[in-house]
Amino acid sequence: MSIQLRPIQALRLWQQASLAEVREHRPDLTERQMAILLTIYLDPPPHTVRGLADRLGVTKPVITRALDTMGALKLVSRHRDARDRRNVLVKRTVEGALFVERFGDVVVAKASELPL
Amino acid sequence: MSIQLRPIQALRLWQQASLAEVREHRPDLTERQMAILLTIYLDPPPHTVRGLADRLGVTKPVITRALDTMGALKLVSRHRDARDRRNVLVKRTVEGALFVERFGDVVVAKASELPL
DNA sequence: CATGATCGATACGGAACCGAAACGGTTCCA
DNA sequence: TGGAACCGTTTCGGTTCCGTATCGATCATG
Repeated sequence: MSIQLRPIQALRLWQQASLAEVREHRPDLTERQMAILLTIYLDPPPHTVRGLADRLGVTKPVITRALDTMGALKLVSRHRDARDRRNVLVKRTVEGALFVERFGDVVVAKASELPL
Repeated sequence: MSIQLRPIQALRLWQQASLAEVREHRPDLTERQMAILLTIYLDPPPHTVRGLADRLGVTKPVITRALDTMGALKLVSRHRDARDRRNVLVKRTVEGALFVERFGDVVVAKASELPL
């Protein structure tokens, strides 16, 4: 058994969750930024720029720029890898963890309100 | 009964669907743009700039700019209201309908793959 | 008809984004 | 030890985004 969702429910869920975020004036992240943020918080570390670029199928500058913006928002942080100083390790922050957790709760709440 | 989803599942679902979109090089819409697009396709018409601005809790220029971009992508279209020529009616397009339907299918597919 | 209200669009300066190419720093290895 | 390979960042010109304020067009009202 798995999560059963009809297309119209999936779209309604996405709309309601997105609307809630926009109406509460959360940072207007792009789909790419959201994919990066959730990957950092859901996939096991370590996370590097190259690794994230490969995971998303985009170029490295895309990741660098997204990390710039999300770093300014304190959603992620960057640290040089001491073992291989070419690498940058992307890490979670307290603010980022709170953001992600709260977002998950919003989606759950909107899912529970969906008409069958 | 309603759609039951745990926070970790909600986050995984959002990640997997977003990742799939990014990897297939779909337009990198912002959360605001996605909320506008889904509202146009899910909520009953008519849709005006003012109405969408109120629904999202943002200013009118935000809607105008989003419609500019999504119009260039052929996801929505604009038409003057013949009854009240101050209004602009935002309408669906074939391409937009296909985009939304396909996106719904992606979310459904990712939901069905979620671990319980 | 004139005036005020309402509509969506536009101007502004500033910020973030794009893809492609090049860059400096680090590590690997012949 | 000197390339070659790899890393993340920066640069470039160009586009889109922001919020605030204002615009011209249109409609409703007196």
